Amino acid sequence: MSIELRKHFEKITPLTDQEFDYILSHFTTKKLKKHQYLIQEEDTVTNDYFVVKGLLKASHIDKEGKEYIMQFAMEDWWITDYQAYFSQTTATLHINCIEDSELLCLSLQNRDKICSELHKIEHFFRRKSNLGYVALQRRILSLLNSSAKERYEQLLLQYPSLFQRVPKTLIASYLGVSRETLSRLSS
Amino acid sequence: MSIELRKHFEKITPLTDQEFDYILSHFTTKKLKKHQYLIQEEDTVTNDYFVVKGLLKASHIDKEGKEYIMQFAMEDWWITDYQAYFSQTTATLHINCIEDSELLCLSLQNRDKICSELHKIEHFFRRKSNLGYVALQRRILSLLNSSAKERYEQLLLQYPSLFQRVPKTLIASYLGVSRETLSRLSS
DNA sequence: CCTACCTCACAGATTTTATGTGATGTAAAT
DNA sequence: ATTTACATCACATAAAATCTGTGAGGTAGG
Repeated sequence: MSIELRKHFEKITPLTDQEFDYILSHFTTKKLKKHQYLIQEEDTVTNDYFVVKGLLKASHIDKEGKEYIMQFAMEDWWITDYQAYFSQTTATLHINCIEDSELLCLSLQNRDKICSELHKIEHFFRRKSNLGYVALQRRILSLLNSSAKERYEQLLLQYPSLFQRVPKTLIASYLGVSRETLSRLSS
Repeated sequence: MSIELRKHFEKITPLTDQEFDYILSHFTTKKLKKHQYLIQEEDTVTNDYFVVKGLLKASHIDKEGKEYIMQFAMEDWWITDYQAYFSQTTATLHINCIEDSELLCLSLQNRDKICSELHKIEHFFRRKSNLGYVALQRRILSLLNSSAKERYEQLLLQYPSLFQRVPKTLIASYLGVSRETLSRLSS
């Protein structure tokens, strides 16, 4: 299980065995089944999660019960309610499993610890944060100035495997369109 | 929603409108969807929950991942991890939803408060606690000296509606048999 | 007025879950 | 040693749930 985490870190920075074992010792593991919730609204959020295997979604549900997908997370992705995680407030997102999943969990305290002790881990997470920031900017821009069809085509190009693993209803919620509209766009 | 709670209390003790409104003011509400959890292992347990609508299960999962059902809770039932609730320790049970559910939540502090202020509520909860104790004794005795078939028949007699709403796999886990055995017993 | 959506409803397809059954093995009771 | 009452594994089928596509009508923005 941990080999995936090592490969993930080493995409950005090489690690000695000793460094990696030390880093890994700051993670715990969690296995969830399909439909299980990882985080529910108003939960205290204590961990960030690296997806070793499986697929999850982070969503916000409005007062009318309508679900908006903020993020999917498959293997090699990270997921949590970041607002709640970094500010140690309660969650506003729900996170649950689309498939059975195996996760590695990192508390904020442990994250700060390994970052402070290992410069290259500080570097790793800064790079990931920058990438994430840029991805969110692109998503906002896409929502602002692309048509629904264009957004669909961009996502299909960028993450074709999502379309095999995620129901189109959820992809529609991620793209900000109804599932009927997505169906019509796909023809 | 609260009319169900009032009816529930009044099965044991009549209440004036004023008394009931006062009692109700000590509850909060919670709505959960199917598969959402109410309590997870190691959670601090702050509330007891009255089920207004829906269906939940309380279970223990052993180290091998095998799930044992401690309790189901449908409308008019109460559910929590009582050990954790009364001793203010962390949960050893998982509680989640078999159906979308609406709950009324009562903290231990509020429970103690309304019991100390209203003798008839003290009476109500004492009666419920006695009933619960006796029910658990019966269950233990049933596990000790009844065959699986007898336990199944007792449950079917006592809660026939469970068999419409709960998968037999879960009922089997409650009865302490495999789902195949339960299937064979049902013939 | 046109376009690009949303919503509602319906129908059918697909997937998932539940269930029943057979075969084999095991442990406890006799 | 034998019998009984289960568990487990595997398989097949049924039932339920979910997914998807489509039509019709409505709405808001351009």
